[in-house]
Amino acid sequence: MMKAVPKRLETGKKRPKNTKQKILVAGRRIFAEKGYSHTRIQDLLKAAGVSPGAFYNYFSNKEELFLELVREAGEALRESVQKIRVQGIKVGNQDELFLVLIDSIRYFFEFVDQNRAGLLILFREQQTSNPIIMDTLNLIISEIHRDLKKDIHTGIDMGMIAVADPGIAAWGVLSAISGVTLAYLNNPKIERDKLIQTLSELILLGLFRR
Amino acid sequence: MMKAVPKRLETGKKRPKNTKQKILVAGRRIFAEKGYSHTRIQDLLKAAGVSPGAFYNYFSNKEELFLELVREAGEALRESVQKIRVQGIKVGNQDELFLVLIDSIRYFFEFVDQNRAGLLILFREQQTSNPIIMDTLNLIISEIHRDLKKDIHTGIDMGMIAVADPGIAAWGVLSAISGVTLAYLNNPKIERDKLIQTLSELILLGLFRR
Amino acid sequence: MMKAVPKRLETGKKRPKNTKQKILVAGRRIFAEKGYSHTRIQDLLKAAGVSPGAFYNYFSNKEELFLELVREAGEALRESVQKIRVQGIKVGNQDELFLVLIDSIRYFFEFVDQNRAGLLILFREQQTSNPIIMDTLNLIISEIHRDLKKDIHTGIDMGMIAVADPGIAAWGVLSAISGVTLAYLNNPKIERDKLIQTLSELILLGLFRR
Amino acid sequence: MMKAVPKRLETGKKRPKNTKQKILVAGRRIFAEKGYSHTRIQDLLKAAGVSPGAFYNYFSNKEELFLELVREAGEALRESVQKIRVQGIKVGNQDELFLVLIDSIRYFFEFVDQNRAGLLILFREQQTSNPIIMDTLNLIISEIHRDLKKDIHTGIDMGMIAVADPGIAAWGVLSAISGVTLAYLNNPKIERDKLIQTLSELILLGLFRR
DNA sequence: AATGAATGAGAATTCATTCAT
DNA sequence: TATGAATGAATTCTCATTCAT
Repeated sequence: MMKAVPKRLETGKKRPKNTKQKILVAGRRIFAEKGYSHTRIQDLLKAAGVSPGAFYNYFSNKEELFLELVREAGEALRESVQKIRVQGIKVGNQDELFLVLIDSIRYFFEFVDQNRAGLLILFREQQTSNPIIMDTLNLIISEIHRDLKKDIHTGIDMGMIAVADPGIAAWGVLSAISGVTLAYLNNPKIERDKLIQTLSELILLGLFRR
Repeated sequence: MMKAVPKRLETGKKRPKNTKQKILVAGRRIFAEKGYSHTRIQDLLKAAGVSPGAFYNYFSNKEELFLELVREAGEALRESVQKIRVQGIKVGNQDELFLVLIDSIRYFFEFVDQNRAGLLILFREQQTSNPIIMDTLNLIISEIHRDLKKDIHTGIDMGMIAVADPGIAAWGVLSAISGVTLAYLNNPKIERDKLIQTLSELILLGLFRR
Repeated sequence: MMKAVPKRLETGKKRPKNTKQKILVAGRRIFAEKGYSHTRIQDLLKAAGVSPGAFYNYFSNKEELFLELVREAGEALRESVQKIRVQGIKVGNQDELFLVLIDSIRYFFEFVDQNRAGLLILFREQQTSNPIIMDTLNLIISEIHRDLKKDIHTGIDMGMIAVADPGIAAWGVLSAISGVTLAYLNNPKIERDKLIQTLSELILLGLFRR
Repeated sequence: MMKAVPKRLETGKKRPKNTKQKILVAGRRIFAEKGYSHTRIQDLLKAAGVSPGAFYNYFSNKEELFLELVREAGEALRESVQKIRVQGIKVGNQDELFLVLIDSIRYFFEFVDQNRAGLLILFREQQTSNPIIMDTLNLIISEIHRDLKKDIHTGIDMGMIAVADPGIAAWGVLSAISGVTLAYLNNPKIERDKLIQTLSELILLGLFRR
């Protein structure tokens, strides 16, 4: 049975370039909007203006594209977090640490603004059922968690920080940051400066007034 | 003359249970395990020992069952949080508040242990794309958020709490709690007492040692 | 994303029974006509008057249906060949053997007439590239070949048969029979009695006149 | 003054070979390995080191390439068979015919060894559903069959051969030869001399010892 | 003539939902 | 009410073929 000759209804249309880029750009946007499992390949193709065949030239399936975006976003996130740590590590007392944390969070939210789609992809899929995606996400998150836990340990050794369990505290801090970030991403009207101030105080001082 | 042996020897066997209950019980478990979109109705029906036809006597579709479970879990969560608030509202100074908070969180984690499946359903779908589910979840979360925000305001008025933005602080606290809860649900080896202690300190005192 | 409610354009249509039988019957016919790889599931569905879902209730894919038909046809073939052997084994001299062979071949072609579709399925796929199908077919063929080789050995021991290599001779005889059978299946005008006579003579006496 | 070094140092390198030849060579190999429908043009092009565009300069589609290879193989086969006939036709008695047949079959299997790929292409597709391919194959086979039938008639007229139906006998002989050839192609360990001896005896003398 | 990215019809399979019994 | 076989729209992915360069 011969395959029918593809009909080229829109002959003359320009052959587009940078197909892979187009797919990645569209993927970031659509996955951020709809999440992994609600995104149909067709949606991606339409958004990227690309044919199924072209898509499968670059990615062997939806998961592969998604993982590429997850890794990319995860790497960016971790890099951004690393830069913050590098600054944080040098301080000598609580007052300085406070100022540095505020600066770091400010810096972080600049990054958030630059990477809305990527971060939404990361945050949306925290509870997906696809084990490969889960593994990739867990790797990213657990690296960040490990770093933060180490920092908390350092803070304890330096006499600046006191917590019952640094691992749990690290989860709490990370969750607070990511939760607030998600709220911010979903509601861009939130005032950034207040957010930064509040988050820093919350993390370092808690709710209590002294 | 012997009395006839009663025919229904299997009387002890569980009666044909309420079909709807069977569906709800199975639904809680399976949705918590796999999430909404990875749960196939067939699996659920198999787990419930119920036929498709019977299912559609009680729920007009998959979404409806899910929403019922979400609402149920959300209500339970909110109730549980309410009870904590009722206790918290009475305290007069920070020391008492601290003790009450520890108690409340302990209480909350008892609830968590009793409602693993329901809470996993809530947490898993935080970023689903189904608008109805999203709305339902958002309603639940935003009510809890609103309550917490109000409490923070009260704390501020009483001179016990100081934060730049109560709304953002409420998000931070909620996120920290739900993030740590999720970590706890996914890793039951986490020591509950340390978790409660750490979380309370983090929320009220932050990371800084005084 | 909810699945759309299937539209039942032909409501009122009778719900058909014996779906598996219908699929098997249609499969035999279509596979015999078109061969495995040119048969599209859709063709099968249409021929069987069955929906995709119903098909996948009984077979997990096209290959599974095909293998069931292959095994069925192979078993029937081998049984038929076995019956012929049982008769052939008892004869004491060449004249008797000749008569028995004619009888057996006659019997075989009655079987052929009863199992046209099944045999076409077997013969068509002798060179497929699907390894599972290949294995199944090879098993069937090699069992028949082994039996025939054994019979030739017996004939040699009894002093009735003389060949340089029983294995190769068995291939030659089998190929002659199956080739002529295929020609017969594709061209039912061939006169059966002449066919039986010619084939028997060819196998036992060769072309030479004595 | 030095003579300028000629620029094309790589002249020894094989010249940009005739693209069509490359395609034909690769096609023979790949089609023989995988059969028509399991051969993807891409694989073939890769094997040939040729681009899709170049391919379609020489063949208007996959089928056309295949048919060219089928015809080529068919022609070679028929030629080879013709040569055998030319020799066979001259003999005067059965003993001579026997020797000539052995020689011819030996010659044929030398041809088989030289044309494995082509013959596999022919034999693999004996039952394809593509009507054009079928027609081409049938034409080749039926010409050979016709020739053989004619020869059998001649043998009958000369009093050397006796069969009930020359057409059927020709099918039987052809099938035996092609079946054994296929077995030989798929299992090169088969001893050629025994094969030739066995096949010749089978065809001329049948299984019976005299 | 050659290149190779792009095209898109087509094929297999899934699963929420229906409905005759 | 319950059953479960049947339905069919929807989805992913393939690969022969095209065409701008």
